[in-house]
Amino acid sequence: MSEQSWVLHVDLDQFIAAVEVLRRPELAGKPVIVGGRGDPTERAVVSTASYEARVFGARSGMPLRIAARKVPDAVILPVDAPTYTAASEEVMATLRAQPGAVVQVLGWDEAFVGVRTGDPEATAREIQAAVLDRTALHCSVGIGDTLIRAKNATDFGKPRGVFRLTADNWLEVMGDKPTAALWGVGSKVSKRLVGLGIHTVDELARADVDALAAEFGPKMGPWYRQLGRGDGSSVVDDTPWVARGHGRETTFQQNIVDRDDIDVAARELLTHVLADVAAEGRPVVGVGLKVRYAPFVTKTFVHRIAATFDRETVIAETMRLVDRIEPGRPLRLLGVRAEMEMPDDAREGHTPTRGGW
DNA sequence: TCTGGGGTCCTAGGACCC
DNA sequence: TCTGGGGTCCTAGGACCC
Repeated sequence: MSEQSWVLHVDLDQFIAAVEVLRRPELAGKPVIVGGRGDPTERAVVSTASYEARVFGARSGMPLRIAARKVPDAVILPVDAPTYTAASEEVMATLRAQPGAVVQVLGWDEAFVGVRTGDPEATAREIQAAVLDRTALHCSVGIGDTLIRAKNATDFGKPRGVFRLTADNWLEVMGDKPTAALWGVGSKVSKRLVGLGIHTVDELARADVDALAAEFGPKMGPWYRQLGRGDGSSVVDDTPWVARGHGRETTFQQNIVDRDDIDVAARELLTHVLADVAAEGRPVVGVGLKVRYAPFVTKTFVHRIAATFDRETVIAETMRLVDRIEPGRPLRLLGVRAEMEMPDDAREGHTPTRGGW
């Protein structure tokens, strides 16, 4: 077999639950749900449910309260981000140690790995073995000739497997799936596609690009058709990620109304945001505020400011946005955000795919 | 059932300038 | 008096991902 470039998408199996089981082996084989502060009476959602918990219908993103009701004898644990970050770094270091591998991290539990090989399945198995050996965690690997195909391939490999998707078998495997199976097509867009008579990946791949552009705009319209075809970049980019900004938000366990309570919450969130921003060493060029009025109405305010390192300026500009919150209207959520100046050489463009990479 | 918290990017519309 | 066309910047809102 001749060597060629391949994209591998490495995705840890039930990552958060698996990490929890590693430090508490007695949980192995039990239905484990990780979410919020581990208290199912609180407003929180499920971060990860173990396969044993998924049998009962628990899913990530589901309200913790509902998941707890569905899963008898569930072990419910609080989210412990530092532990998952440490485990993730072990995994990513393992990937980077593979000969010739270019690694693009997508999140705690997944990454693209670019390799040149004549046998991508063998490389995938080597990666799985290396990750298991070093971290005791299992992963699935999607193989593709583009980023999109590799990413979609992983679903067919789970758990602990390997699956290859290329231009040759893309439509055969994906063609009959609903468009929401695609990475970057969610429930809203898939419904709008149905409005255009497009239900499946195959129909999207053959759709009229002008009709898509008219519905979704000049970038997103053509982009969705490209997704339907699985086409696109095959370049794995290991340029370090540069955050555009940092934010903190909190959902109150009980809605708040009092202006003093709002001020206190905003300033508390700001201290964390300012700490994150200070660690970056870049000036703040914008501030933002997000509020959710009860029951579930979200508003955002943003404001560009002249580049500054001054904490008091950022606080004052943010508090000006707080003044725009409607007095007397119960607040369910408050969030604060700071945008930073971007270096000229920051990674940009990628693809219109949303979400941190 | 009732919806967290961290992000990114696109689109539309208004303001403003020439 | 009623009015163009192009460009840029800013803000709000929406959608999606992990």
